[in-house]
Amino acid sequence: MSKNLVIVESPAKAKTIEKFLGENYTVKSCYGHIRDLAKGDDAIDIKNDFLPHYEVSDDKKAVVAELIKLSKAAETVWLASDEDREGEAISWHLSEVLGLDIKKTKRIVFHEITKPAILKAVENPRLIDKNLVDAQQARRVLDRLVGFELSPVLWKKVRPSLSAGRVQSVAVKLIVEREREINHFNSSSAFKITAKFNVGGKQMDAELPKRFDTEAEAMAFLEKCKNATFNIKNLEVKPAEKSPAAPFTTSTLQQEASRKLGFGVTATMSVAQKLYEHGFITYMRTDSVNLSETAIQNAKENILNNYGERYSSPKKYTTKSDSAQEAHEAIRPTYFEKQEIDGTAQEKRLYDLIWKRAIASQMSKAQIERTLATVSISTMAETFTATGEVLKFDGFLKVYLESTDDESDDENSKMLPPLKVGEVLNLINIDATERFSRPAPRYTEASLVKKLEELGIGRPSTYAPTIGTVQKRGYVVKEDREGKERNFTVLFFENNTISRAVKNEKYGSEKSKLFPSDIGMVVTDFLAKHFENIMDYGFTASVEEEFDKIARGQLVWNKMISKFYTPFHKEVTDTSANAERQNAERSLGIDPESKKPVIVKVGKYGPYAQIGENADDTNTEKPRYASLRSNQLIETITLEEAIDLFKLPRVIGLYEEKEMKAAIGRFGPYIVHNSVFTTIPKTDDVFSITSERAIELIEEKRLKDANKLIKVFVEDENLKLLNGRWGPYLAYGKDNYKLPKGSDANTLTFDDCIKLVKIPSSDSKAAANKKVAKKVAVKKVAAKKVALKKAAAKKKK
DNA sequence: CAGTGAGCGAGCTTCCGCTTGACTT
Repeated sequence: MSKNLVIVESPAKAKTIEKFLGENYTVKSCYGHIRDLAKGDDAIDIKNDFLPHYEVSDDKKAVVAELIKLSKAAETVWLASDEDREGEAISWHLSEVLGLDIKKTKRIVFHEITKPAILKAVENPRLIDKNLVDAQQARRVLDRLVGFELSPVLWKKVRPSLSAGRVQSVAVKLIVEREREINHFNSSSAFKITAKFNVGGKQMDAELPKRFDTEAEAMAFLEKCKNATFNIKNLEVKPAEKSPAAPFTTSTLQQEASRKLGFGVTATMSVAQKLYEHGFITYMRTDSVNLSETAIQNAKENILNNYGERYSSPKKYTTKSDSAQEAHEAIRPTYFEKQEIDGTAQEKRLYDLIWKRAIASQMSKAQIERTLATVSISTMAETFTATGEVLKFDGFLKVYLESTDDESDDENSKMLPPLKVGEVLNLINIDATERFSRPAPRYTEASLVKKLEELGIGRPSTYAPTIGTVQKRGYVVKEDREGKERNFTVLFFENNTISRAVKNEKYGSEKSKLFPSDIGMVVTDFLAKHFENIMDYGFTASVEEEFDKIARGQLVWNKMISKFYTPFHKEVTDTSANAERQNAERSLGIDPESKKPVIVKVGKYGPYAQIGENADDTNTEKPRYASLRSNQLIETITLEEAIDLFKLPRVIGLYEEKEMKAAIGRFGPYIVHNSVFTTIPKTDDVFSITSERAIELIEEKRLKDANKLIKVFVEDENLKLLNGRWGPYLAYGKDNYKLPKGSDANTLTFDDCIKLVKIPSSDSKAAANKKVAKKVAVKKVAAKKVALKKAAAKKKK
C-alpha cells in the first residue's frame, strides 16, 4: 500500500501525474463533485441560516467508497483538485466525506501537468481555503433557490414541467429578444455603385463610397457618367499588421469548430474529450488563454524548425474576462511536434484546428500593405475608390486565420494592378445594384455561447449542456429555415447606355440557427415581468462580485444569501398568489368564409389555431382546430396563414380505389393512402400536389420498402433482417439490434440472429443492459421512498 | 408518430457546475 494518496478531478490527469510521482504515490480521480445538495425541496434549511444538506450522489458512491479505503491506509492525502471556487469546494467535500485528519491532509494546486510543476506543488502544500469554499456554497445555494422557487411558479402560471434558472432563462431571453429584433426590423434599400476598369489588360474593381437611397438618384448619377473620363486622382499606401488570435478556450474552440468545421457545441466537446483522453491535448474545459512556460518553449522550437526564426514571436496571453477563474491552461496540443494524430476524421480535424491555433498564437504578426486608389470622374466631384492589399510577410497566416460570424461579403483583399497618379482608366462598365440592410443574425449554438461568455453567464463545463437544456425544455429549437424571395433593381451602364433589370434573390435562409418557440416567448415575458432582477443581463455579474467578496473573506456567505433571498422570496410568493396566468392567445380576425373569429393559442399539444368559439349553452357547434407549423409563431402568424392551415388534410384523388390524402404532420408534409404514409419531399408543395405525382411518390416508397427487407425468418416472423440508414440491422418485433462487427447480413442464420436477441450474453452490451435495468430499479425505489416520506409528512400535519 | 384542444385531480416536474461513461435507428 502506497504511503501517499493524491486525489485529482479527472482520471486522465491522474494517469499522467502518477507517472511523475513514482511508486510512493497512488493517484486517483474523484470524477468532479462527489457531493451535492440533496435532491428535493428540503436541501436548504432556510430558517437555519441556509444550512445546506449535502448527499453523496448515487453514481459517486463507489468512487467515494474506494477513496475512503485508500485514504484510511495512506499516511498523507493530497487534495489536488483545480484551483478555483468549484475545485476548492471539491477538496473540502472530500475532506468531510472521507473524514480526513487535518494533520495528514495537504491541499496542493498546479496549473500545468509537467513533472517540475507537480513536484513544486508537492513542496508547497497549503490548507483548504474555507472562504473560497463558502463562495462556492453561496453560488450553489443561490442557484438552487432561484431554480427551485421560480420553476414551480411557472408550473402554476404557465405550464407544468417548465424550468427557470439564473443561466438558462437568460439564454432563452437572448434568443427571444433577437427574434423580435429581426421581426421588427425595417429593411431599407439603397443603391450601391461599383465600376470595373481595364488597367493594362487587368480588371480593377472600384466602389462609390456613397450609396443612393432611390433609383432616381442612382439613375441621375449614371446619366452624369455619360462621356466622362476617369483618372487616378490619388494613391495612398499604408502599412498594416494583423495579429494572431490567442490560443483556444472552451468558448472560442466551440465558435471556431462551428464556423470552420460545422460542429455543434456538443460534438466539439465530445471530440475534444476523446483527444484529451488520448493525451493529445490539454484539458478542454477552460476559460484561460494562458500557455505554460514549457508549452511556449516547445512551440518556439517547433516554429524555428518548421518556419525559421522570422516566424517566431513567443508571447503570453492574458484573459480579459472578469469571470475567468484560470484553473487550467488554454486548450493546446500536449506536444507541438505532433502535427497529426491517429483517430477518426472528426478527431483529426479538431486536433488540426487546435494545433494550428496554438502554433499561430506564438508566431509573428503578418505585415500587409494596403493601397487606396481614388478615381476622379471628369463630370462631377464624386470619386470612386479601389482598395488593394499586398501581403508583405505572411507570419502566422502561414498556418491559421480565424473566421468571423459576420456574413458580409465585401471583404475585398484583392491586389491592385500597378497604378500611377494621373493615369487615365478605361471604363468597362458601372452597375448600380439595390442592396437591402440586414438585421442582426440569429444565434447559432456557438455564437450564443460567445454572448453568454461575454456576459459572464455560465462556465466552460456548462455551455454545451445549457444549450441542450433550453432545447430539451422546448424553449428553443435549432433549425434550418427556407429563405424568402424578393426583387431588386439593377441599373447597368455600358458604352454610354443605361439598361434596367429586375432580378430576384433569396434572403434570410438559415442553417442550424436557434429560434424561440411560443412557450419560450411566454416564459421569457412572464419572468421578465415579475422577476426583472433575475432576468437582468447584469444579474450574474453582480452576484459574482459578491461571491468574490466572500472568497476574500469580506462578506459572510449566508448573510449575502439572506439579503438576496428575502426580497426574492417575497416576489415569488406575491407572483404565485396574484399574477395572472400567462398565455400567448391572440385573435387574428374573422374567417371570411365562415364569418367566425380566428384565434391562435398554446394548448396541451402545442400552439394551434381555432376557427369559431368554444361550444356552450347557446352555441352547440364545435370549433375547428389546426396545429401551427414548426416555423410559425403565435406572435407573428397572419390571418391568411392561419386559414391556410385548415386547407389540410386535403383529398388528392383515388388510387387503387382508395383515397389519397395530403397533410402536414409532426415530420412534415405527407401523403396517406391505405393507411400507409409517404413523405412529400421539399421539392413538392402539399397544397398543390397532383394525384399523378402522389402515385409516383407512393410507388417510389413501395420500391424502397421492398429493398429494405433483407430476410424474414420462417422460424419466427417477428425476426427480420433490414436495411437501415446505417446499414443492415436486426429487428425483433419493435426492438432493433446491432449486428456484430464484421458479420455479413446475407449469411446470418436464424440461430445466429435469435442469439443476438434472446441471449446477448458475455459481451459488453449485456452488462450494459443489466446496468440500465438496475439504475431504473434504483430510481423506482427512490421515487417510492420520496412518496412515502411525503405521505408521512402529511400525516404529521 | 401522422392528431389531438371537456374537466377533474393525484403525482410529478425544477437549478448550476464538476466529472465521465453508456447510450445511439
